[in-house]
Amino acid sequence: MALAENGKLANKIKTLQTIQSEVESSNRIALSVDCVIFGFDENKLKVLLIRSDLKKYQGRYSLLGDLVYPNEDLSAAAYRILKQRTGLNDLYLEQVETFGSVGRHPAGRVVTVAYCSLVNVQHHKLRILENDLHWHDVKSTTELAFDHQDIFDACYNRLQKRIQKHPLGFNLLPKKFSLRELQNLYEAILDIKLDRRNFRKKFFSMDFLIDTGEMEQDVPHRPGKLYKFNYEKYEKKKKKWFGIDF
Amino acid sequence: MALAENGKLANKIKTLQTIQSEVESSNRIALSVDCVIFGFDENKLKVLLIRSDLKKYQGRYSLLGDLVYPNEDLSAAAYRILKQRTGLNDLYLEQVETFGSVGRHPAGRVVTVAYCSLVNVQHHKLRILENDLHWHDVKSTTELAFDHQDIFDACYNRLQKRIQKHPLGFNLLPKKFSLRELQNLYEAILDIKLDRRNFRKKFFSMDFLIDTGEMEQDVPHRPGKLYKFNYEKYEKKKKKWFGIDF
DNA sequence: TTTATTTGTGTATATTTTACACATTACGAT
DNA sequence: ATCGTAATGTGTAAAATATACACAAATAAA
Repeated sequence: MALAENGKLANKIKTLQTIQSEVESSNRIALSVDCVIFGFDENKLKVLLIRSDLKKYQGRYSLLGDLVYPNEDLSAAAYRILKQRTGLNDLYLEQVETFGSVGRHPAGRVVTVAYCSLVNVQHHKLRILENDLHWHDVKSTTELAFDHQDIFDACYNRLQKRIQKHPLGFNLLPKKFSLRELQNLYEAILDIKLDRRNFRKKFFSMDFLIDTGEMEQDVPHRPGKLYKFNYEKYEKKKKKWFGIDF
Repeated sequence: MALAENGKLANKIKTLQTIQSEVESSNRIALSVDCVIFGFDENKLKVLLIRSDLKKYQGRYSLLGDLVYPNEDLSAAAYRILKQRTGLNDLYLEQVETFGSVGRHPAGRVVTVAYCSLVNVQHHKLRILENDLHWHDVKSTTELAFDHQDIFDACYNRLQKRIQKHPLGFNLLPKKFSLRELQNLYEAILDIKLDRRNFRKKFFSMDFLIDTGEMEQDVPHRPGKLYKFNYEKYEKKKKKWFGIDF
């Protein structure tokens, strides 16, 4: 980043001191992260929301976020929020987009970096006592506080695109899952119906699933086989070229 | 963004004033944008670089960037830089990623939002007098200042992925172009060779090219037809489903 | 034992991708 | 004008992939 070119087309060499003063003086902005935390439960895609505690947005829900600390990396701030809200470390986390419209926050200029995270809803206990923190059905739209609807849309769109070409979805499932669960997940995220036989054929032909030898338990019908995803094999054999196609 | 949850799991409603003071008090950070500006010239992919005027990085090149003004949207800051350096408005611009490691800038905490831009090198006059602003060949690696190599890599990777599924490339070409120019562009960006007949077949079958009826001029061989890209038709008929494939 | 439900499987067809060669056109040199 | 050079423009056969589609087997519940 070329702070030194600040405004005018400067040609001289600047010292670190000059730039430090530029950085420290005027142009400082509050920075936050907001997390779109997806879960998958009862064959529905969910997002973790909390009641906005800002008077202006009373009654509306908002994403989970916080200001970034002065000595904190952006992703560290996102992981801090995830840990705080879900109790989990090591979640899938991907930066999606930064939102910085001048008027986006009523308290002044706050630029926010949006992250998308995927969690297995089995693996955690929410502290749902506070401010109505809850898993919200993605298909039942609520008007979110701030520009959080835009942020959510950006993250959901990204998820829909990305899940088609990358093995993200498994983060939303138990380690061992049936093909039906996997297909339900894809259908929920993409909001489409898929042909069951072709779906199976596709995943088997990609050859990244490991048959665990175990079967589903406690299902009220013929139980299916349980699989794990083979991340090592994926890393070795993943496609590099998907072809030109608009 | 849920500033109100700052730190503790607050449960009470906060007033705007409370939050304003949080925003204004401590956690402010300098914010910049950096632009990875791509061009295409003599069948090579280029990036616009400038000599770093920071003593610490003397001799190295850096991307074009600047601090974001307090009342300026992020994309507005990026467009400002583009206008300043290329003289052009209305360039292709896409936000790519935000870089905010605590130690990334020697002058203190500076978080930067990276943008990728595509320009037709015919259409502008660079003000190349200043600080050795120049089109740098993407394949001849220079060690860039700051974390600009990471930023560049992120933008280049994004471009390589995106050009395969979206009609971006045309921003790097004249409005009217031959299929050979288009193929050269794809080969340069993706750094691969493509079969000429299949490349043509692919683009013709997508059916987004308009035959202008004109031919190349001043080529030392049989001239090719010139085409335009049909953005309207693309918007109507673009693919929504590319299939599950890793 | 019967019923309801879901798993697991294969094939035929259509579509897409890939590999590959030769005649045509224009320019430039002689 | 002729010839050499270099790139354009075009089609087909084979392989790979995607799609549509139906029935027997396994289990739980009644």
